[in-house]
Amino acid sequence: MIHITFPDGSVREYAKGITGFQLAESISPRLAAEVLAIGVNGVTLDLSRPIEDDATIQLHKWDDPEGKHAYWHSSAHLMAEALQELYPGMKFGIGPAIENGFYYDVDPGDAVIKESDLPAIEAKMIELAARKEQIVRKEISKQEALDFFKQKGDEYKVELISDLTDGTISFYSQGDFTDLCRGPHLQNTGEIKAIKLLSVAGAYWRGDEKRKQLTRIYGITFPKKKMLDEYLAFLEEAKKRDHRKIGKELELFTFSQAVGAGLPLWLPKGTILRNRLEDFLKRIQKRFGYQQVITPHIGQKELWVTSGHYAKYGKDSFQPIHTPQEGEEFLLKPMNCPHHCEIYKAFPHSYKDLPIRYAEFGTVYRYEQSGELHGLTRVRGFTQDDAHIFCRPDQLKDEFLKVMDIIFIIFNALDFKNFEAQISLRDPNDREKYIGSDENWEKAESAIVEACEEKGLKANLVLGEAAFYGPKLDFMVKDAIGRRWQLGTIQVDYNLPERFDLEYTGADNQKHRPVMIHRAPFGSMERFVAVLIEHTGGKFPLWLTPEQAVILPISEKFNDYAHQVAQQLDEQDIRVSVDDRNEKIGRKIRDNELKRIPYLLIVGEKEMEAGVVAVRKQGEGDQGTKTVNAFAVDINAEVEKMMKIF
RNA sequence: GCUGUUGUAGCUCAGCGGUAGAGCACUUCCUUGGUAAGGAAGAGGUCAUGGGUUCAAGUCCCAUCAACAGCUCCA
Repeated sequence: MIHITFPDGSVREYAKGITGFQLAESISPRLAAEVLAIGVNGVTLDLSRPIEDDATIQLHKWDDPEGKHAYWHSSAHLMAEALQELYPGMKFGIGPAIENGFYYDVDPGDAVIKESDLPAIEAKMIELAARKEQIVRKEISKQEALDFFKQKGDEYKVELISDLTDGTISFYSQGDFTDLCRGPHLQNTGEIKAIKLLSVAGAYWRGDEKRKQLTRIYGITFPKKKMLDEYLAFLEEAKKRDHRKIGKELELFTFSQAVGAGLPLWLPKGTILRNRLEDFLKRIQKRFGYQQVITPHIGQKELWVTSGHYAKYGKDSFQPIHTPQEGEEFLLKPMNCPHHCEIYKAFPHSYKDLPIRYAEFGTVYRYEQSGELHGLTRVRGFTQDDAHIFCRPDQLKDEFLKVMDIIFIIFNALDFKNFEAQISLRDPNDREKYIGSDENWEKAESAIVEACEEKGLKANLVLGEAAFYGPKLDFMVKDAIGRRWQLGTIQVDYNLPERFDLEYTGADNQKHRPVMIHRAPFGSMERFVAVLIEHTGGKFPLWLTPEQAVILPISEKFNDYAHQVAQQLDEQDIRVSVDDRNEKIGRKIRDNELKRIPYLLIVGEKEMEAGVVAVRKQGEGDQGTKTVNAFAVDINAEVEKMMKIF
């Protein structure tokens, strides 16, 4: 007999070799019907795996990530089985479960899989699932595994197996399909009920640009048709919050083919929004001891040769600008750091002057490859809310913590609760990619790790994601459909101060090297506004929104009064306009609600006589009347309340 | 840059070999209406660009540009 401990702490005795499924059955048939995988001592396994020793277990259903994972992983195998039948000789790469669904990377040889082929693959999957095939696990030696896939002619699997250690290899089979796989899987493909293949795309084998591009098919499945319908409806809803759509609807920004791809044009309303954000950050930065500076959009090529950026990115950047005078070369600035370093160098500095914090909303230009452009989130010309902090080594951690505070203030103010923090370090296996000494890198990396610990910030450590001159702490926020975008970033840099020969005079009257922090709490104005749009669905907070109120006269007779009210509000810094179109009030309300204007002020005969406005709050309906002055005071108080949170 | 998809009126889209369409927006007129779409008339398009096939090309083919979903990249 063995002892099984359940999540509630209770312990039961079972026969040695009992399976997860039998365990579930022993509790209730309903549980057995719903359970998808089992966690045994923290390792997720198939329900059909026998348990031989005492263990702590957890039964995973659909609502657990482990349950979904097994379900979607088996769905990937089901899709592969369908593909094998439809495209004989197809070779398979990898086919994992992902956050929402699964994919499989396949090499269809000379055949081409197009989006229009997906329904046929779906139909085949449904046909196969109806056969309710058992999914069988088999542990296998490395040699047997190699022989199987060599014989099948699947070089991708052969390559994968070659990298595995003997004794840890398992196959999963259902019907005529066998795959190299660690599992865990469902017991039976019949559990897969609702299937939707979503898209087809190219994906490089093992993520390597130099290797063959396979065909990646994305799909998602659910135990119930209704759940699939709900998911597809969710995707439709998310599309409505797409910043590119809302940006157009609310007249925030646009692009022009004539101007060029990836070069956003900010419209008047978008400019108000952006200026409000800039003012907000400037106000915070002032409190934190930053000084605003302004630098030109170009600089001599030498500047980036010194920084190391030219060697690293020169070939893939906008190429140098040549002047009529031969031999002069300028670059559009792809970052602001060299300019700020030159500002630092304009004066000698004492240790007493540090830290020095130069901030600039600096517009930079980077040649992103065409396929990488994406709305406002990935563009070729953008404005960083940049700053460079020059400090003494002993000030580094404190300065780093203060920057984190600024980022938290901003995320708080805009209600970005679900951000993720990522510490990006060097790739220890590829030191060639980076400049600077090991000693400096180690100091910089540990400064970031320590700062996060001090703040109690849980951050993912990712190797190989550092900038070439230093490690960084990035803050990622998801868009409407769950794509992660890097917003705030803080980078520690010992290298540029050396390359630019930056100095300060210490208390010992000797020259010392300052440390530099690069930081951008928004990341860029473009990307930040994009993510903000998707988070708010275009319903911006009152202090930010381009139009705070609109006045709606009941009929043209009250247009004069409406404009009078508008002027009065304008004098009190309310951003207001008048909808004096020849339309009925119902129409004006509808149109302005759709423009997500927070307050609609309706004025007719009653209001004009009493010198008031009828206030209607967006989404909440009629709020009764107020005097014009009272309305202005209330709005400004609401805005001020927000601005005081820091 | 790579794979797949898509470019028709300001916007959303229909038309898929035979003289360019709808709804919304826009203009003018009627209406002056009290909390989410009042009515009528009108104007607006080298069908992304450049080639080709055809008696005839938004419609078929090729190239280029741009956008979309991924991949790769992201100082």
